[in-house]
Amino acid sequence: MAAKRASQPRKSVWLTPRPARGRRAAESGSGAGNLDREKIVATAVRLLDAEGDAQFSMRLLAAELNVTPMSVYWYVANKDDLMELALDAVAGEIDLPDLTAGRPWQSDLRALAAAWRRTMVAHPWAIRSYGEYLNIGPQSMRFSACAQTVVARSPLPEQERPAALSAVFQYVYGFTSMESRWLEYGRESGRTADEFLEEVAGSVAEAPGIEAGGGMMERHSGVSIGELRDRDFDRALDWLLAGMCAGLTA
Amino acid sequence: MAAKRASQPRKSVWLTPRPARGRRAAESGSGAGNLDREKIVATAVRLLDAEGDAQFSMRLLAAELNVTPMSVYWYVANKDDLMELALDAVAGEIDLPDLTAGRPWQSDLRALAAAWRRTMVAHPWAIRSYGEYLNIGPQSMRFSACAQTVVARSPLPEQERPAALSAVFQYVYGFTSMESRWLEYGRESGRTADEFLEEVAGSVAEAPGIEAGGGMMERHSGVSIGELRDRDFDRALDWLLAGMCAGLTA
DNA sequence: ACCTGAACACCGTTCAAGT
DNA sequence: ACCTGAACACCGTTCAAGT
Repeated sequence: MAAKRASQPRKSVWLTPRPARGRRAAESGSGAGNLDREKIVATAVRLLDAEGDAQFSMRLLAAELNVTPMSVYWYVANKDDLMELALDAVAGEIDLPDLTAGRPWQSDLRALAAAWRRTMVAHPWAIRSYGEYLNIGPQSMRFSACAQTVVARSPLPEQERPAALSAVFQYVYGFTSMESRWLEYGRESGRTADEFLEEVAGSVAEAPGIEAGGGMMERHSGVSIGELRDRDFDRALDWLLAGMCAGLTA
Repeated sequence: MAAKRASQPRKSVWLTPRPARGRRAAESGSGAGNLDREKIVATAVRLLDAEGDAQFSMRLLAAELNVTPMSVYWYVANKDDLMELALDAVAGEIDLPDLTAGRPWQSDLRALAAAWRRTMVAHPWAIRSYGEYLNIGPQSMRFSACAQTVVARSPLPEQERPAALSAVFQYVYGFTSMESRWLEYGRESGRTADEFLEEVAGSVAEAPGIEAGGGMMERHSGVSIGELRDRDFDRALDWLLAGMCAGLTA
């Protein structure tokens, strides 16, 4: 996607909200065959999950909905808008931690990071879209608001908090991008992710330096790649949080 | 790109090296009009920089080279291969620090991160491709080897080093993805990146939480957005490095 | 108000053919 | 050995027209 050149560049759905049409049919509670934006977005998410974003198209979506391709355009202005809507929909699936449970802010932040990662890995196309769009839909904002509440409870001085949030979530974004790409490679190649990793590592072993795939291909001694990944994920968060707190006492 | 579904899934150029054809013309030193893989890749990089990856196509490339679209396919198997070659070419532009200068390993690691970021921001399409492909070409490996040499000099225990490298570079990847996307938004919208950020921040300010764009839109008091970004980038690396080293004494 | 059909301006890539 | 031309199977999206 990524907005072909146009005289007027595209603006996010959230910045120029299109009327969510098709409400009449939805509200009148008529037959299941009717379209509305919600149904379109839900179907898009399902197809994106099943087919991947490379395979997904407006035409495929329309076929799945048993309508002509152009019918969809009554409800969404274009494919980019639809992708933003789909992305916000999956952002709504992220489990937010219960902030009233009285856990330490670090635990809540970790829970948030883990929940984000889980959701993105469940929808591999979503992490790519996340890098493409503005992510300011209601569900994304719900997540951001929660994250901000969490750091607001930390002892970090107020002017440090945005940087702390960026650091954590930019890391999580980077980690998750790599992770879901490796999982996709595994799926595409028909082998397991572990086997694919072995193969690449093998083809590359003669070179002086490795680290391909963000250094995920070393030290498997009994423990599975998945566990190693989880461990690395937690470890980096340990380091970041330790670094932030170390700054406080200095 | 991202490999349309095929019976045999695509393999990286680097895993199944295609013969770099067209060497005859290149070696015989004949006229400038002749094609070879090097010239094709260089032109692709130039076009990707100038037009963006959304605008770039095999047909556009062929036109720029004054040949028929299909001529290019004599030298590269497909567009994905070409993108991998282009990506490795820009990886060759990354300035590696001089490791014989006797600087502390943290400085070298920071220099490496900064050089990577600089190159990726200079070629905004490259960061997207980086997330898409395997990045195991010779120039990528040169970079990885250097990074591994740097951490090998750190006091980190050997089994921690891959995780440390991943943590740093996954963060840098995440940061740089967001950064170049914001810069693109600015360019696309015709305004400066700062103005665009203001606009989005404005449209979003009524919501309870902000942090859109990775929390880059707060606290500008005199200092430019660019400086703030640089500061946040360094800050997160401070935290990561501090966290790693803190673990050593414990 | 909602949906269709035909068309436009693109893609990447195939295949058989030219020189 | 290298390059072309025509064609295939797609895209997203326009526009005017139907109900």
